Amino acid sequence: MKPRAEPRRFEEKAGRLSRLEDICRRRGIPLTVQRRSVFAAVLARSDHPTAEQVFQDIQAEVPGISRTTVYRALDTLVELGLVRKASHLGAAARFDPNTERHHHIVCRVCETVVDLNARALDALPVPDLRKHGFLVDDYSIHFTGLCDGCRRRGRAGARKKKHSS
Amino acid sequence: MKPRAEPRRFEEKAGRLSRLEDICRRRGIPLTVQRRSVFAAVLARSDHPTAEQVFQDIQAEVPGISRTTVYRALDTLVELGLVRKASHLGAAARFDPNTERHHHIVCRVCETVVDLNARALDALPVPDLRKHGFLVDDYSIHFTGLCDGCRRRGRAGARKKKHSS
DNA sequence: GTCTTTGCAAATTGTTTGCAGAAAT
DNA sequence: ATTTCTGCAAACAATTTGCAAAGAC
Repeated sequence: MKPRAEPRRFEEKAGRLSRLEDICRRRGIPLTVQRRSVFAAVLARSDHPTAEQVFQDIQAEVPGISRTTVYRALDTLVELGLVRKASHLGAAARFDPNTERHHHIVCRVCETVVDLNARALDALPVPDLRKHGFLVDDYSIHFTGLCDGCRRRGRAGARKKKHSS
Repeated sequence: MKPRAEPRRFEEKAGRLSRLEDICRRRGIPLTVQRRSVFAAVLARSDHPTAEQVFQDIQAEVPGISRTTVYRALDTLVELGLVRKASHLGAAARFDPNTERHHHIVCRVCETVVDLNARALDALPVPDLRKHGFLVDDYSIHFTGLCDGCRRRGRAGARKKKHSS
């Protein structure tokens, strides 16, 4: 299996790294070795790494780095809009008694999840991904936005609430 | 705000509870008070509760119940196909450097995530959910299936691997 | 009666926080 | 020089595991 050249991605990576520099400068945020390395590490893999994986990947490059720093750097990158958390509804698993195909609307701020049943969305052409080695059998659309409460509260009161009972 | 009657849901709930009984009997799995209550608790809420929330909700009904049992009962219900875990890629948060609209293919077994860029899927009619009090601004489709490796290994070797490096 | 489940306590895993010293601007 | 970051250790949160006693069939 010969390694495919990916010039686009490669250049893009450099570009995105320099965007980090720009943003930091503009915002007066110190651009530390650690932050740059964490960002580079996330850019370097296409499998949506966990904090732990990033930590492992950087060890060699930034010998004494701590997990804590990786967590903080990732947070910062998310705040700066350079990285996203892959659809993750918080740390706790959530259980859904609806086993039919349906979709979810999630509030970006408080992480409330509401079910959406919309027939029009239930018959998308499921892409054939056998070339990717994938056998797809179902899907679910994840709409993101702001719920009523969080919109009203606005940025100000945007406390990240623990899911209320 | 008067409580809306929801006869459909109500009946459905009873039906689903008796389905739990059937399945347990059929499989020779003891139907315990705890399991029934956990299932009832999940059915009773429409907000995709966490294990902790279920635990809280049952306290009154099953006084001495332990968290451990709630976790185990939820696992069982998922195995029996009566409940699903709402799109949750494992306990650890995952970071994605791709901030554009794109979609994900997730292996149901090993939880590997692969990006999918498919222009055809990037322009779905975003439903107007203002009536639900929601202001939707983006979405992402979450395709689920089996990756190459897990398909080949089949049920047998379907160990839940820690995301490999 | 047999076999599975439950509850407890302790262990794991993922993530956050407080604080003193180090680095970036 | 000032302000923000980093690393450490400890705290926290979510979940899992081993084992003896209790419960379902």
